[in-house]
Amino acid sequence: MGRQDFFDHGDLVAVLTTQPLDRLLDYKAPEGGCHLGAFVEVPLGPRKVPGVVWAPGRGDFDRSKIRPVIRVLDVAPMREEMQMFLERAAEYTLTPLPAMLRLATRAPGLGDPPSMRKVYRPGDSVPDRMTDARRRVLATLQEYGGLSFTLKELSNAAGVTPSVVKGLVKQGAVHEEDSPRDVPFPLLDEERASKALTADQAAAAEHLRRGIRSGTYGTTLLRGITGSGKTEVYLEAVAECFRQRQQALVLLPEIALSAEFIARVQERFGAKPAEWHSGVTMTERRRTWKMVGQGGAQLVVGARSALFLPFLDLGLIVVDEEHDTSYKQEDGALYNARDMAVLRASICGAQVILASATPSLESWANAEAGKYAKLELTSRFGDSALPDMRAVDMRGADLPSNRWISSRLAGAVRERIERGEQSLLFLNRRGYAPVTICRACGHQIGCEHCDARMVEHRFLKRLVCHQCGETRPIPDACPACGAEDRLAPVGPGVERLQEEASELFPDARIATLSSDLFGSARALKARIAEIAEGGADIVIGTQLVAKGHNFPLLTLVGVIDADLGLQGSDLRAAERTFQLMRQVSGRAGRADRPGEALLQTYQPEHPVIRAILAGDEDSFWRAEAEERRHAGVPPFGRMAGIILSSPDMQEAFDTGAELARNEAPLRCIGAQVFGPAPAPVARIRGRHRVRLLVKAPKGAALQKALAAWIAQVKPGPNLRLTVDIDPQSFY
DNA sequence: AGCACGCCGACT
DNA sequence: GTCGGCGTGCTC
Repeated sequence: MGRQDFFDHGDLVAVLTTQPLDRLLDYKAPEGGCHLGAFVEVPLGPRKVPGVVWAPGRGDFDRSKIRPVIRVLDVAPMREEMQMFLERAAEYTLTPLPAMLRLATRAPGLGDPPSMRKVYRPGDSVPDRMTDARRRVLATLQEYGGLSFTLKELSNAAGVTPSVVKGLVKQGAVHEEDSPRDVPFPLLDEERASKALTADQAAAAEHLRRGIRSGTYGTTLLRGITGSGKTEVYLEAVAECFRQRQQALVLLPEIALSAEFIARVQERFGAKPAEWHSGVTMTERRRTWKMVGQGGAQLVVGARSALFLPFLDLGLIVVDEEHDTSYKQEDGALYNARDMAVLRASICGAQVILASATPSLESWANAEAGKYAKLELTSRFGDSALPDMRAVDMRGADLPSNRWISSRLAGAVRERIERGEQSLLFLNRRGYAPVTICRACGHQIGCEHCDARMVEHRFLKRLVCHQCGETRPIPDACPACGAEDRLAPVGPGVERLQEEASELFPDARIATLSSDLFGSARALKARIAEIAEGGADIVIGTQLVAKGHNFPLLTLVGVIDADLGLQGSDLRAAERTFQLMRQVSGRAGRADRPGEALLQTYQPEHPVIRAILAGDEDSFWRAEAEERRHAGVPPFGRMAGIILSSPDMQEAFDTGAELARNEAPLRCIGAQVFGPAPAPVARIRGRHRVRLLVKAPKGAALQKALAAWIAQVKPGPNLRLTVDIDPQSFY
């Protein structure tokens, strides 16, 4: 290797810390030296901070002021490819490198000595007095041979109290010893029999396996409608990864999906994988972080932050539901996990599988352009057909003003109830009513901290702001004019839809699935399982139900307001509506019963509605791509958003205007600036937000120009400036 | 990010 | 006179 990777005691090393400094600091290597990439603790002013030995020291600082590294942490050094990944990700997202390093060190107690616990195994002497309880303990130990138990495990398995075990330890009949808590995850057996694959699936699986065997970077867009066996197919790529003694990472957009996925991993490989998301305990996180770094975890299933785990030899990253917008979020840094997965894989020579029934336009365009390979799974498992999709033209439905279920849809639901089948009524609006209006003065109740309207939640008996989470009791009198009892809910939410459904179908069992009705992912999961087994006749739900759950008895999907999301000038609204409806329609008839989908709409001629009904995805993508190409927006041009937020609206606007005036660094790469304008969400938690949009030609060096541009203003203490490369919405 | 230093207003 | 506001700048 061309790089020096060990430094002797006293050598100068340049350390990257997690503190927001804009450069590396030189330190002296500690006694015993240290490796390049070593995780260390260094003195910084009066404090000790964690860091990583990033490069040889530069030696351009007063030698007498250079202090030594305090200690090297007992974890494997960061690999060169990880350093490169963090640097490139920082560059791409215009995030300071220390913030990137924080993402890569988010395991608790990294510097702590290995955590130990007491375990018990058979001893060599016989207890002086044998009792029934003692016999059971010894028998248990005998039965499981070399396995060691914790005190709790052993006493539970033997059906005795812990004191019986302790007594045997005193006698020497049972051995007590310390054993590390961070132990490898159980081996996953790739040679266990997999589910029988259809010819289609087998061919796709073979293609993916070849990719893994190539040992090089490559991205494949795996397209398949719901129930087409996407998961089975990519698990074969995971299996191939194991055969190559490499590790795999599967990213899921929602924790709620991980339990179901883990069950499938267990079925396929005979054991559970490591898990990485916000719901995992601290000790388990530390174990996963360490085991991933020393090869004791073959497969990690996790949220986007799992991309920053220190894999030893990563062969595959699967991004499931790759189109999901939750892959792009602020968590220390603003990045899109799909793009970062491709970046990481391209650096370490791994394969990426982007799996979706309804890919993002970016991925679709990359596949069309030949940058990604493309695999399509068309036939559904068990040969059941796509649902029969029809529009219900609401212009002729003649519904009373506070009714949303058309007679056509109601009739279809009634049929299912009679046949003992299930119906899903889909409405992407939580709560009871999205707007509360005063009949006396026309005032609409809004949030005091944001510019959003308060949504009535009858279940909670409160008004809730969906922007900032602020809640308040439902008032009796209008806050604007004081008129009593004149406040009226306007428009439907799932809670109100449930009310209507109960009146229409008084004898049906109705279940409402909305994230705010459940305290935990576990409770939600349990309810979903119950419903899937026939615990309800009608399911009413929000977006939540569109994400990959299987309901075998479901044969009808009614989309209450298919137009939601079509309006507005957000270029991605059409794409999202299309994906959502395709997915939700994909629910119907997953098992062997034929399905039907009814889309209630006021615009049956709209191209999106027509594309959905025709089942012709490619014509939708092509039309949409053409519009984007014409507008010069992603993926046919580059965009960035600049959000300026401050408690003082004027300050945010003034800084925005100043940036807009000084756009010379952008003009020289052919980029344009739009704004400042109020951001899509103009106020969050009392902070006013102003947004600028930058549009650049496809090949432009956007990040460099942006950095030079924003360096011209120095945000004051109240003003925050965030750069959003490839924003999700751009209007 | 912290934490120091430092330079102006209202108090013992 | 001095306590303390938080603006500016440094940390190897």
